[in-house]
Amino acid sequence: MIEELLKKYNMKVTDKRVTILENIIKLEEQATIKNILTNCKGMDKTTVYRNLEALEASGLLTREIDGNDIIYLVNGHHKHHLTCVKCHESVEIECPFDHQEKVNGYTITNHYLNLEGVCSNCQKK
Amino acid sequence: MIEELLKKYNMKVTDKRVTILENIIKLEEQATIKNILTNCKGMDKTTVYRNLEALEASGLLTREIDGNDIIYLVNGHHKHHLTCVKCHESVEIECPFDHQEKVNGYTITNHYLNLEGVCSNCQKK
DNA sequence: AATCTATTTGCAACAAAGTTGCATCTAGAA
DNA sequence: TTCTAGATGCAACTTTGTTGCAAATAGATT
Repeated sequence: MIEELLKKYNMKVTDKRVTILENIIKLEEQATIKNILTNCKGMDKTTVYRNLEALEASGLLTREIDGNDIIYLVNGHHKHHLTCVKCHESVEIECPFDHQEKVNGYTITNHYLNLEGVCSNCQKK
Repeated sequence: MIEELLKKYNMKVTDKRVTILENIIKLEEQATIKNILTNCKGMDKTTVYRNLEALEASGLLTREIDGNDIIYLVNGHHKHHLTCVKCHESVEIECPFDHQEKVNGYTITNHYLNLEGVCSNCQKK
């Protein structure tokens, strides 16, 4: 539930914030700024921008390049892909990381990982 | 050499293109659009934008989110960073992967990995 | 090396994206 | 219920990115 999620990240629960998150979740992998703004009709764009920034700073949201766009994802809802550089066939891979980890004094909140390679079919050719 | 690189990706060799790539290489991990534009003084921004797009489409350049910014990299020339989601301070981390690895039948040729977290300073606040 | 043509470039005008300051409002603590 | 740090809207603004078009040029062709 979104209210729980906000509390977990020490964010005040406001109507706008809930709406923004609902839309990001609804949009799934299409949560570009443009789409988020369109879906948050009646809300000032300043509010949207400031909340996306705050939610990202809190660690609740993450930002990722997906093809041509930047998309927002609820933390952890991303996937890892392994893509063939020749035929562009892509498979999802398991996450090899433990989120509780500490590195260089940083408490890890998120990570981006994508692999590229040559798939077995293309190796035969 | 940059001329070779352009030819390898079937791109015409022009002064502007060479300058843009020189700057991206020089800027290393700071090749944001802003920095690229600043370093390509005297060149029209339209030219820069159009070339970045063309070079990315050709596969010569890749785009990656690094902390707060989007950076351009010559294909494969990336490093791994751990960035604070609050203050955006960034440190380089060691590569945890073995390039010779095989995953799901793919021979791995390249990978993108960046971590996010909260740095020790921001944890205190 | 002169010619040709698809591509590239600069310019100017424009449109979209994102920011700032400030007054008002409100979630959640006291 | 009151109080206050943080959230919101608004308007004006800056920055970032796009488009159409004329001029220039890389590199292929003869």
